[in-house]
Amino acid sequence: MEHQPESEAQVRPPGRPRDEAARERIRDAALQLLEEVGFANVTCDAIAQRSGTSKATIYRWWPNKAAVLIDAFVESVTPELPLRDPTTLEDYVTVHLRQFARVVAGRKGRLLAAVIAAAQNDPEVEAAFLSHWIKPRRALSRQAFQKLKDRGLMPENLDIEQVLDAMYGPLHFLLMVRHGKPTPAYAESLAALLLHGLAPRHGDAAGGR
Amino acid sequence: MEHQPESEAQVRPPGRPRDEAARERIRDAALQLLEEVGFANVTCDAIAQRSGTSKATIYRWWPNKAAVLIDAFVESVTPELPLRDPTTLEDYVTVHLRQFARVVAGRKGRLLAAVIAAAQNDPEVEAAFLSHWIKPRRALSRQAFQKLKDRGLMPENLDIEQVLDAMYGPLHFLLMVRHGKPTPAYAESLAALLLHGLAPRHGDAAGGR
Amino acid sequence: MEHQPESEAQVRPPGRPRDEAARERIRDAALQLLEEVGFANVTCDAIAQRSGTSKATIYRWWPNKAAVLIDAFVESVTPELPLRDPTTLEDYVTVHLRQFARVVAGRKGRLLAAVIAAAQNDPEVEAAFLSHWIKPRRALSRQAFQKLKDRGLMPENLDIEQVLDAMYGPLHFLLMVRHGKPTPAYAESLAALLLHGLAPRHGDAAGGR
Amino acid sequence: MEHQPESEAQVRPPGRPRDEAARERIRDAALQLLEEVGFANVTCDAIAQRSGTSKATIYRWWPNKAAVLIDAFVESVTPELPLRDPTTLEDYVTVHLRQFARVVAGRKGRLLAAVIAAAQNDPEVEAAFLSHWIKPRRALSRQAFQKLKDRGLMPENLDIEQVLDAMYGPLHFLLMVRHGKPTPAYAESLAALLLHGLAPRHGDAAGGR
DNA sequence: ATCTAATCGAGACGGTACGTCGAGTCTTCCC
DNA sequence: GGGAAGACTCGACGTACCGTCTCGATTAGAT
Repeated sequence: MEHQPESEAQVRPPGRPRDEAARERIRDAALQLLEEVGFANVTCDAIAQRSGTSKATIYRWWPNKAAVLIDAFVESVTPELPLRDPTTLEDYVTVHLRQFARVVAGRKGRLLAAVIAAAQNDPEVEAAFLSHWIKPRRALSRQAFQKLKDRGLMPENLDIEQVLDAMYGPLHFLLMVRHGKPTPAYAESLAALLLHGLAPRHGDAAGGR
Repeated sequence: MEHQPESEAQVRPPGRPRDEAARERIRDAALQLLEEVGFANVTCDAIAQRSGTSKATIYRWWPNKAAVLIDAFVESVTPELPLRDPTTLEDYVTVHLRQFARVVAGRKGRLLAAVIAAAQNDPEVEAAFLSHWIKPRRALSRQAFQKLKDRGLMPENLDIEQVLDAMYGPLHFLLMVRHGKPTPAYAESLAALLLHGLAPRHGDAAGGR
Repeated sequence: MEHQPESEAQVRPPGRPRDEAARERIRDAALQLLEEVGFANVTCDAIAQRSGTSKATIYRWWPNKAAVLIDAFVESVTPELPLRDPTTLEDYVTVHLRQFARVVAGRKGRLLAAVIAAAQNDPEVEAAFLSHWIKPRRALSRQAFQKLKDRGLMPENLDIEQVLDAMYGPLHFLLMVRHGKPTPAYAESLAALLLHGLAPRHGDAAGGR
Repeated sequence: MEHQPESEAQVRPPGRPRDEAARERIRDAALQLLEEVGFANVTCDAIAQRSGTSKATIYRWWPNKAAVLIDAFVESVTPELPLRDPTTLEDYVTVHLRQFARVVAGRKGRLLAAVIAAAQNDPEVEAAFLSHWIKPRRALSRQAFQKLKDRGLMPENLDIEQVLDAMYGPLHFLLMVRHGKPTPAYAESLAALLLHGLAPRHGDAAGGR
């Protein structure tokens, strides 16, 4: 009897396999509609029609409308925010703030705002947004900061969660309230502010740093 | 026909005068329901029933459901955030962050989140929110920071607008995304973070400050 | 103070009154569609559209699709089957069989068949059909036969329920199975058969009566 | 190459042969489910699951859900209604009504009702039902009545077709409308009613026969 | 011993109707 | 004319079933 290579394994389950193309078309349609009519006005019927699928297929793979839109959003925004290995604290903070400011200023920023807004009115959106976007992104960022700590490039006593809030909070504020523009210059000077603090340094003159 | 004294400014229009008590009961009912069942599950029928009024009355005075809650917000949240004269930078930042964290954690925080969410889909809400809430509040805060600068208690080169974002952004982030709790301790340690910055101080050991 | 005529009474309840015209339009649309596409293919959306109303209104007044169609059917067929006061047994049986045969042969007969067919597949249809059509009709017919008994024009020992089955069963059989035509002649000779029975009469020759 | 005896009529086609056991299991499952949940609530998925087959197999051999149940009906109901040679008119009518009442009251009755219902919306079902069930059964019954006429045990002038309607119509009525129970007693008294007629006999008192 | 072809199980798919729910409007009577 | 009551239109929701399809696995006769 021959050797059965069970290594590569993952035997296909019986039955017709899931149509990945349809899955993709649904996400694309959701994303298009999200941009065109806004979160609240996207309907599942419209997604089904636009994607050439059916509501049944949508509801087979996503528990509700919100999940589809969040999924589409995550799939679309993730590649725009690559998480790189940190070299120094200054570099890491500056680069990521600049990156995120670019997203906030653009089309994807409006999507993010729409999703966060929708989360205020719908526990299902909130749950999906937290578990599919916020939590995984923060987990990765946390690891980066932990590496910096491990290398002695960042004070041990800082609460990383709070550092993340201090980094991303101001840009989310700008995103949702729109009282100013998230330019690259804004991102850079925000990074400087966070890195060095508000208070005058020891031995500094009041006006210098 | 008698002389109608038009001196008293606006002549009373004919017909039954508006029932101000009903208006108030509607606002109260909206706030109660918001706490009990959350924004999404507040229905206009429920507000009408709770307030002992009718949907017709609600829609006569507010254009839609969101407007009712926004109105309630504006009427109720303003007095909770007094702006005091600054003594030191540390004190000012710490006190106001604690104050705002308390609001974010409470009922009024949910209202604020709802208003910001509504602003994402409605330019009128956005404009009203900016002009009636954000701008006046920030103007007052700006004056306070300017006083600190004038007294040499704050570095001259800091952009006050950005300082305000750095202060209030993280708490708004927490308010909208709810990935953590805005406790008083959180507010205080956030204040410390902002005041002293992320980067290790000159001559500091990596782990200390 | 004037006399308040409380006699005519039935004070109108508060609120907007039910739109009887819409009710009627719904019934008409249901009836039209029933004829056009058959019981199973009538949809509530179609009824709503055809009648210029909405599904919500339909479901406010009828518990489900079947009830609408039964209601429409009853409203439409009842006037075609007037129940008259009996003069003699022979007359009553003959007249009503002729009358019902005419319905069975016509458009309304197809409706009746569709409703009975639908009742086989749906307990809700069955219940609605029994309570809105069969039971009231049989109650009225029963009264007529009871009058005949009271006047000595019909044997006391006959079970009226069974007499009704014997009268209306054969025509329903013809309606559903369509192995023959319910002509007036058929109705008359059926009446004779029922009145005089199959068995040869005492003293009759086998072939005569 | 060997000689293939084509005498045995149909040559076996290539490929896997039809699984007759599966066919039988599908029919059985359909009958079981019909009893358990009623016609409307039998789903093809349920039949497939219960029978350990798949929907594909069902739809390979039957055009739709109704056809499965009709098929099961034809296979299972025929042997339950033996047609015996008549001795007297009274005996023949009474025995066959009792026999048919038993069928109407039972599981096979529900099947018959379902088939008749399906025939209302499907000319093919109607044709199949008439040619495979109604016509052959009636032909046999007609012969029996003709024998009775030939022996002088039944009036010559009766229309045998109508006699069959009068016999089987009421029980079909009960079968489809279910406003009463087809008990043996019901069958017997129906036979008496048909044999002797409704009208009081010559010289009878009104209340007697 | 393969090769070919049809059947089988499983289950995903497009489609369509269901019955429900909320938003916002309209209609009536009462004050 | 304003207010309570409540019926109305509109349109989306999420569910269920139908009948079709696409897989891999199975089962034979044909080669």
